[in-house]
Amino acid sequence: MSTDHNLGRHALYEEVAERLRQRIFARELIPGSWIDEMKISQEYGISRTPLREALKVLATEGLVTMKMRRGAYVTDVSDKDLNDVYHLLALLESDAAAQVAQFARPEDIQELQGLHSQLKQSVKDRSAFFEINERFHMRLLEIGNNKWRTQMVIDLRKVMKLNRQNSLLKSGRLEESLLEHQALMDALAARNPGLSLQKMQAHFANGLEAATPDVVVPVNAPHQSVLVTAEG
Amino acid sequence: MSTDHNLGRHALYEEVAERLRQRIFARELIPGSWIDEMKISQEYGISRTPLREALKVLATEGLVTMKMRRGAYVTDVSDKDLNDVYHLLALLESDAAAQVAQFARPEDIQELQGLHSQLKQSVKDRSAFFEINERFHMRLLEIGNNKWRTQMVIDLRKVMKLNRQNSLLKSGRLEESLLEHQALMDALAARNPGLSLQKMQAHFANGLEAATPDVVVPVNAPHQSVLVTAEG
DNA sequence: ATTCATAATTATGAATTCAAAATGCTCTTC
DNA sequence: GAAGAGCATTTTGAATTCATAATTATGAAT
Repeated sequence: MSTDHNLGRHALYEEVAERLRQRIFARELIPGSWIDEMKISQEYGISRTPLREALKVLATEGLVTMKMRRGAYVTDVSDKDLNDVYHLLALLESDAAAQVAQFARPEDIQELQGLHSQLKQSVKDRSAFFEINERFHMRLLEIGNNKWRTQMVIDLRKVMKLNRQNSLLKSGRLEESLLEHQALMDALAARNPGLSLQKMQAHFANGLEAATPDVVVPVNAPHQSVLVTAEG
Repeated sequence: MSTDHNLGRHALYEEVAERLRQRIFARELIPGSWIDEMKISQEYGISRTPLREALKVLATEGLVTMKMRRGAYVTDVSDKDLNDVYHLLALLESDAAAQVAQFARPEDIQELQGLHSQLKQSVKDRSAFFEINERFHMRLLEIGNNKWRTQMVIDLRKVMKLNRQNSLLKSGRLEESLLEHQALMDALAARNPGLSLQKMQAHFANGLEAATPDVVVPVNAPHQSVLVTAEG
């Protein structure tokens, strides 16, 4: 009866999708478990229609699995899945780093350096570090100027969050991470695409900041620079 | 009133999504144009509900754009978008090739060689060549054994099809393409990941088989193009 | 004739209703 | 006591209905 679900600038089904994502990430909705449409729609004070639309969106994102004639289930992501997704994140973000090194405007590089400075200063505060780090990565993606790649990374990061038991980040690891960031930043500032790519790869290979311990693994590093060099 | 839309294994909204994809690829639904829900639901003899679900799926796939309070539009993909998507396809498929070279079972390599043989034989028949080529690429993806990457490639290929005016494939280009395939196949058979990656990259750099003529190579240079200083 | 305000129409977004499939629950039978 | 048929309940999938935002059409005033 509470008909006060006023409009934001987002569609209702999108709002619902986002709320569900959060609940999935928070493990309030357990992987593999059935999603009770009626229960949730009542909880949110909405009808099943927009909820079901949201579920179908989440299904195409890979967070939810639809079973014919028996509803929606929270996707159960295996260790191998996490591995695979992590591998792709490394691939895509490294690619973005190379592009940024090549094509970014000077002020974009400066902005990244600004974020990096903030990162340095927040090395004592884990959550701040984490948050700024996320901003850095996202900003780099945006500067990379390929909205499809950016969207893919966003989606993949959602899947990673899905099964991240504990965003472990050993205090030691945090400092290492900063050093890797520094190396990346230098490569970007030097406008060296190949090196930037390598540094980002290394950053991921070392487990980034928020990886599960054993899924990080090999990330085929042996490959040399993937990028077609612009010099040629 | 034809209420015979009962079919087994796929959900109705999925069937509808697929029919819409085809119509979009076929240019029957023009990029940028508004999608008339009522018209289409009547055409299909269904209600708006499953149609709208399908539209939201297509939206997350990138084929359709939802505008708040004004419905769904066929996504208009710019030349830059095509460029960006093509770049990502090259990145992902090259990565897959490297993985296949590393981890595939012998029988998988053999299967690919079988497909490659078929490709050779169908060099006279454009449509057959095209179809087998698609099978080869998809099979390689699957053997690559990363369902997230596979799904991303599938989605990106859909976007490519969106604005492929004419799947041009000059007869000359077709033979070149075969040579590139041969080189790739050799690298895979030699179990050389780096080389496989390179060959796939080269294959894409040369325009694959079904690329638009001018959007292929000259990666974006939108910004004040910063000249890449030779490796420091 | 042009512009602005207002009424009529149309289309979207969401709730509600309805049909049918899946589940489970009881009661019978052996 | 176990197995299974048949009925009741639950739940999904889809159609229909409803409210409101957006668009178009109409008409008055300058």
